[in-house]
Amino acid sequence: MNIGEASKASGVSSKMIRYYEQIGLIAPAHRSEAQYRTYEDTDIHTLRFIRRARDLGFSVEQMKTLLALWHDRARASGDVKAIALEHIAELDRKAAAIAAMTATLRHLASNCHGDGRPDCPILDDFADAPLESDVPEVSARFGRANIG
Amino acid sequence: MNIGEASKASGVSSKMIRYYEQIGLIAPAHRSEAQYRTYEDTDIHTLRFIRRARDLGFSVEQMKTLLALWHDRARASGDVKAIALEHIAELDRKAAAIAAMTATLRHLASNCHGDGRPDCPILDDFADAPLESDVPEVSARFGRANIG
DNA sequence: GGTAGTGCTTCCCATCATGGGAAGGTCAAG
DNA sequence: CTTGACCTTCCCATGATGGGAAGCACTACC
Repeated sequence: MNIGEASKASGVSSKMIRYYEQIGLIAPAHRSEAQYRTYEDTDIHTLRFIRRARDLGFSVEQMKTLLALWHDRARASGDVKAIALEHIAELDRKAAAIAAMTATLRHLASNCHGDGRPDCPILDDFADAPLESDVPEVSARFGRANIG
Repeated sequence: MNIGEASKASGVSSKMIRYYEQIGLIAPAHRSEAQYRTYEDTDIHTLRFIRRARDLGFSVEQMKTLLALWHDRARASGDVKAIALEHIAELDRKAAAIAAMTATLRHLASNCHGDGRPDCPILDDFADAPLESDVPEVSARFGRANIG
């Protein structure tokens, strides 16, 4: 199987397959005489594993660990679960940050007429809100936070 | 005021102030004889505006528009509100994507013993789950989606 | 007047995962 | 044998941010 077919079969783009090989997430593919990368069913299986983990938001580094655990028949399921739980915690943090932003924005937007008039509480807030770092209780003023 | 003081007063790092100037988000700062950037209170005001917008997750492009509207005394509040609502919608999309991931992960993790035993439903799922693109109803199997 | 230390300047590099695109070789169908 | 689809490597771009180096400016102290 060439890289194009492998891509279709796995849902991972050819670009990313080469990239994953380059950074050592996957082993270098076997090559045909013309130096074309060739893939077996087991390789596709690995790529689909990667695709699934990626869809669930795992980083390449986490996927490296997960792949190692996957290939280790004697791994402890606790090790896998720990990674998953840590990732869930990180996603929850991001979600909380986003929720804080939307809460503030919804509040501001609800007070904005949104018509032809120039006065706008949203801009007023941006212009005069205290810095996050100056506010003792972040959640006191419709909390704010960073996504990243 | 030099860039360091401006940074402290605005909550925007010196690095980012120079970057914002470079990409045209803010006007080039006035310079001292020694070519040091100097900032007035109005510049700090603008930087704090930017800081606030950034904290609420707006992109540089969106901030460009917001700054233009801010400086336009005759703007329609509807224009500002539209940007805010669009941004809220985008944040909601990201939140939904994250929620879908955590739902799947929590489901998988809850079925994983998380002890010393090797069998792990999380890895089993990664290894055998169908591709997102192959699933007709995404939400049918604990929906999945991308953050970005 | 030196000197140490801090702050400013510009310039380059790195992140993270992904894609675009060019230049050139390979393969299969007509 | 040509055409088109596919493969290869290599370089560049994204977005917002930080790190760090080399060199110049300013401040404070002796």
